Amino acid sequence: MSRNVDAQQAFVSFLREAGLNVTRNRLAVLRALRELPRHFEAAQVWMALRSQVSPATVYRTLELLERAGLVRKVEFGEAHAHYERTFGREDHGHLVCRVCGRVLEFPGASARRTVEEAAAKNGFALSEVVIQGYGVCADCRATGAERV
Amino acid sequence: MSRNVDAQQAFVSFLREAGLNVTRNRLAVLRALRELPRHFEAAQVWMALRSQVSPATVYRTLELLERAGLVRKVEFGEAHAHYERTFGREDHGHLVCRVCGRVLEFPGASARRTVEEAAAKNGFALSEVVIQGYGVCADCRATGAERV
DNA sequence: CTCCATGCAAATCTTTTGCAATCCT
DNA sequence: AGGATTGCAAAAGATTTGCATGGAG
Repeated sequence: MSRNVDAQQAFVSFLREAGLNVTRNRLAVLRALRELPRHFEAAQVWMALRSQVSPATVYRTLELLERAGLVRKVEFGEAHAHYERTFGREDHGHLVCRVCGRVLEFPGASARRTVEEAAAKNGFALSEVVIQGYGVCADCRATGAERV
Repeated sequence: MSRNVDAQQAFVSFLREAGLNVTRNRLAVLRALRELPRHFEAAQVWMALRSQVSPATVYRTLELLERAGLVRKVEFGEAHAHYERTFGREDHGHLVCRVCGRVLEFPGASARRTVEEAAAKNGFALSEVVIQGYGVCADCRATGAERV
């Protein structure tokens, strides 16, 4: 709860410093994230806010949240993008099941360190790390489901 | 060179075992990959094969090559997908510059190990690992270029 | 000869954009 | 007031698909 308040404050600060307006719609998008799963798609946001906020605004706001460092876009090998909020979350990687699409998370601290070292060695200013594994989850293996 | 022969043999075996035809076009796509950069987009393939192979066939063949384990689709944060060949390549991660789009590679063995351990712990059958860092490369920092 | 593969063009689907109306500050 | 924001509908792109024709085994 307090984490959400912090997130809102962070967003407001970001907007003010960028000379942008703090609007009802923008805050509504941020608030909607509380009721969505950890990983969500843009469509889920405007379905949750149906008739309050248009799709265009959802996309525009998600981009702002990304720039504010509160949300990050992640690819799960599907045609459309997924997002996850970054506030109140530990550093982690994803295991994406190719059968059911489920996404498991695992602590990402040590893998992240490898990427950081590589970045340092190359003079690369690192701002985001993506660690992802694709395969078949335990449930799907048990069920014997195949492919995707 | 011998690596490319191996790749072709592997592709032929894959096609035969799947009951698919070994066609001129399919082999042409695989051969074209030799002359493309390590990371390429679908459009580069059919530009290289312009008037020999249609875009639709390029996409269909890239998917086969993916299933054959010879090519892998990678996301660099752009609207369209990128691909890289996996044969004759060491395990590696990517550092993607958000300014110029350049992609640096770094050895990925140890980061991969972390993902493998997480997968083992979860009974997850891992088939592919993606390790990616986003930020600004040394050149772009020196030039002082900003954003993207 | 029987499927499989291919090209072409149309269809899909997600995301972006132009523009006029409306909202912040 | 004056720039920023929004919705709507259209545009833009990348990728996929239906279908009739040509190719592989």
